[in-house]
Amino acid sequence: MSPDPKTHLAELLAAALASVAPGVTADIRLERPRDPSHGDFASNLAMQLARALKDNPRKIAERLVRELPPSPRVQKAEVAGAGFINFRLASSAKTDVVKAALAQGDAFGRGRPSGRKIQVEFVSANPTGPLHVGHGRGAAYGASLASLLAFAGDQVCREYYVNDAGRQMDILGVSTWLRYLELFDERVPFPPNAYQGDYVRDMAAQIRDAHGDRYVHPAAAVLAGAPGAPARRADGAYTPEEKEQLEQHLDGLIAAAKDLLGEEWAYIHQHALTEQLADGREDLEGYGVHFDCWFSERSLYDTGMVARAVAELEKRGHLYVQNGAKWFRSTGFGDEKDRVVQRDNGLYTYFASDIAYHMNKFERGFDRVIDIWGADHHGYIARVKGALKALDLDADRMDVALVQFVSLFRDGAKVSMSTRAGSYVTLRELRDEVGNDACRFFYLLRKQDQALDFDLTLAKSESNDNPVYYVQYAHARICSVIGQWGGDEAELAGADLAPLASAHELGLCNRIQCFAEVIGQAAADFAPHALAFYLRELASEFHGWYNAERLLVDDEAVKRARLALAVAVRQVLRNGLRILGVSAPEAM
RNA sequence: CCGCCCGUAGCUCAACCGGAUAGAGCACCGGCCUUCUAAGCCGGGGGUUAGGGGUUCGAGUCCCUUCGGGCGGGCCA
Repeated sequence: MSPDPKTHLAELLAAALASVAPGVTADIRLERPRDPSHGDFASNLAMQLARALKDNPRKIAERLVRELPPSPRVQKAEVAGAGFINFRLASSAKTDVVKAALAQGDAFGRGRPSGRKIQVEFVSANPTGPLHVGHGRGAAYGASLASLLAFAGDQVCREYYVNDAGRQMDILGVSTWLRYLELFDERVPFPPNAYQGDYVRDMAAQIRDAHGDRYVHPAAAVLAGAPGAPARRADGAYTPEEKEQLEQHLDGLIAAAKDLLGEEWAYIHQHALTEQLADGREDLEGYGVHFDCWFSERSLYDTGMVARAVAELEKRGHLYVQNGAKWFRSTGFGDEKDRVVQRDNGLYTYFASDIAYHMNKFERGFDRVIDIWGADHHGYIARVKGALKALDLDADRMDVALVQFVSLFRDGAKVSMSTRAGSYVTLRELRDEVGNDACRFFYLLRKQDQALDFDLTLAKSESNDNPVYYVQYAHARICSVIGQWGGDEAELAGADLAPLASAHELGLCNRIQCFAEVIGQAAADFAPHALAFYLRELASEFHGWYNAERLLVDDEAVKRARLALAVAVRQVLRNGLRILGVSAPEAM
């Protein structure tokens, strides 16, 4: 006999089907009806068969019910509605799960090892400044998805892709250097498209404190190497032509910095990178988000991986030269236009290193690779998958989960955010104001591919209304009751559960029974939010029971049964919250 | 102009790959603390699932269309 009631019912239905319609196959699915009057499980099998058997669904359902093998675990099976078969389980079949939860503890709900190796790559923010609230959402989603998959049975590797090559890092380097020069009164007008944040000044001061004037050059010499910038506009409303001029000016400053500093440019550049990376890492650790691997984009160049990836494409005849640049014929693999992989100046594009990176991921032997990207990157899916196909790799093993943007609202007004301008709310500020638990749970209460409005004022001023406290409170309440009881928890595992008979109690058993199903489904859907919703429902049912019935009653048998159920609830809350990266406090 | 995502209660969001009377939270109204934590519970009002058409036993879910929002469409990252 299968220990899982759902599987058990499916087996009974399969037997009935074989008897009613020999040779006919059907997808036997059991769902848990929302309405308790519809029983504990329902099957639409008869409706599915209506067409094949050319008969009324209700009549088919009647025949199926007649042919169901008897089972002590089934109290009742009846036909209802348009042809549903509703099952009501015997009490003991429901309460059994309490024993399982107590026996399995932290492992309760865990899936069987799948043998699959899965990589989840997330955050991967450019190390050019503090993480902001958008990264916070990606981090919360990625971390809990990774934990969810691991709990469901996969072997998971959490990876952060470090964009330590390319122009953005150069801009950060030159921004730092310009602020450094200001400290020695060598004033180059600070470009509006350089990094504005105070953290840049902090890094400049660090360099001065450590190395004095070693990196100082005259402002005039710096400016001499760059084309002029357009007149500054306080409102930032530059014309497209002026914006282009600004970019060229900035590139000129970078070139001048490299030229004047020579080999010492590497120090400035590296200092800024190391500093920002360490800051981001510390930030994420504090947020409860850990990575197994920090993968450097630059290493792809250093090891020749980028050149090799491009050569592979070339060898297969998927590249062509036009206007001096090398193009990948991605239109042959589902993309809407071809893409440049190597510019006319010989430099590889970001796309080229991305191809190399994904090729590398596949070479590392992952069965499945999940990329978590900002929604603005959705246009990249076709081209990256196209490149994998062109390389004869199985693009279906790569999944992309897009995380929609977070819009912050403060006092009802939208907070405009610009990374370059440095005018944004950082993840650290958000955590300080709202708290880690509330922050992560709030993010996880909506699907990741839905745009999220985060009302800071509400989150701060009414943080007690955050649903996370509701769930945590249930956990703390149970801890409190167990503490007052003062008995030995271990002996609850052997409690007789027959006294559990009320609708509240049997409903809770059903809810606990669902946990493993929720885990499996949420993992399959990449949907940690489903787990968050489940935990809220579980907490709700517990609170309802707690208010309706007393746990610490005089009747010893009843008390032990109820405490066993409470501990089972607590175990599920713990296991679920751990996956979501939210603490389970013993007292509140 | 083209492509992708989205439109569900006043607000923020769910809805088990097409199932039964579309559900929660916040907000609003009315009740419950001399007994295990009131960060809680119980009850109530709130909806043509943006509009229209189609597919079938059955549609918030799938197809077409209109309207309305978001994001993309760089030899930027």
